[in-house]
Amino acid sequence: MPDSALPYRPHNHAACVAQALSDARDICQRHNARLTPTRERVLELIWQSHKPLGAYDVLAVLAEDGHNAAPPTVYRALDFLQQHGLVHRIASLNSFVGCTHAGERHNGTFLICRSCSNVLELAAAGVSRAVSEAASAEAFKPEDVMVEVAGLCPRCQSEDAGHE
Amino acid sequence: MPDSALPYRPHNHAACVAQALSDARDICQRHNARLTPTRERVLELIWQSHKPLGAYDVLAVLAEDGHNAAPPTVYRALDFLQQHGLVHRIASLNSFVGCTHAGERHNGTFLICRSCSNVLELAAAGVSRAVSEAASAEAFKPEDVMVEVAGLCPRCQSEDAGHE
DNA sequence: CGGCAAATGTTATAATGTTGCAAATTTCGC
DNA sequence: GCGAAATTTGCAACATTATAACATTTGCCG
Repeated sequence: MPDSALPYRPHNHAACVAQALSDARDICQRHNARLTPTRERVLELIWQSHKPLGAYDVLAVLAEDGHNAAPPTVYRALDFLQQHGLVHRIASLNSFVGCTHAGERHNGTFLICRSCSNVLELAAAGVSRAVSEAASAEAFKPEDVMVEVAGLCPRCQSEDAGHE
Repeated sequence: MPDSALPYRPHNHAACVAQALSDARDICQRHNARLTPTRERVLELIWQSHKPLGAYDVLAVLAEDGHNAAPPTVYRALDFLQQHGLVHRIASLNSFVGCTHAGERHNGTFLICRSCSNVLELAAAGVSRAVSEAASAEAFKPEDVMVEVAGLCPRCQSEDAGHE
């Protein structure tokens, strides 16, 4: 995989995927949830890309695997993975990314590069706090917070500048 | 329209729609943009509901009007209205709401009630600031910020409590 | 009024997501 | 182990959301 596909901070991607899968197995065990082969395979596919993957992209790879899957298979696996905080859905892209803060259910803040499509998930406590404050000022009880920021990642900003 | 369909702060809804349309006409004039009958009608429909309306909901009403419209008609009108900051798309619902801070292009924070579906748009400067800070900490250049908070509005919280 | 650009109409199709039910698999009490 | 219950998967059909491509009309401006 070319450098340009890596997220902002370079790393050994194969190891990072393996770690994610291992963490996922632990988490599912603690939740008494079954990380079945299909679910694990879907998680792996999602993790192999730092770019969001659509459900039908996953489906296509499963088909290459020889797995004769239909859309519900993928959507069910994704639902499961989301429920256990292993992947996030990016609403603005109708697609999914691996959760880099796996464990309990939580909401992240996502920085989505419109040029290279890489997505970085942040913990962003300041954002959560600001959203909570804004909501409580309206007596609104937040349950699920989605923060998706589209823009340019550092690498693509430099490339853009080079083109001008 | 029953009270339960109103947003958090009660108001004269017909007047509020009329005001929105009047503002829209002004804004389009300033932008040298044409608020054609179809566009204006779509804006009116979106505004008549504080609940997000899907493109196909709009289409259905246009059909009742006797307007024999196809999906592209509605999507084009919605694109136009979004471009001029007159409506917002709620990505998590694939639907649209009237912008309550019309004028220049901007991003709002949306409080979306999962029970009654009403949506409240906030200016939420604190949220914008926190997002900008989080992004610049990663040297990310934000261009479009989406903040959608699903949860329970004040009214539906009380109703929920009543049911327990 | 003629020509250009913007807007709309029309048909078809793509992309995304869901329902419902049957079959298989796993779990668990016994 | 063994059978009933629950979970998971397979599968077919369908529903919803969105876009592509191209023809036609409308409004604008000289």
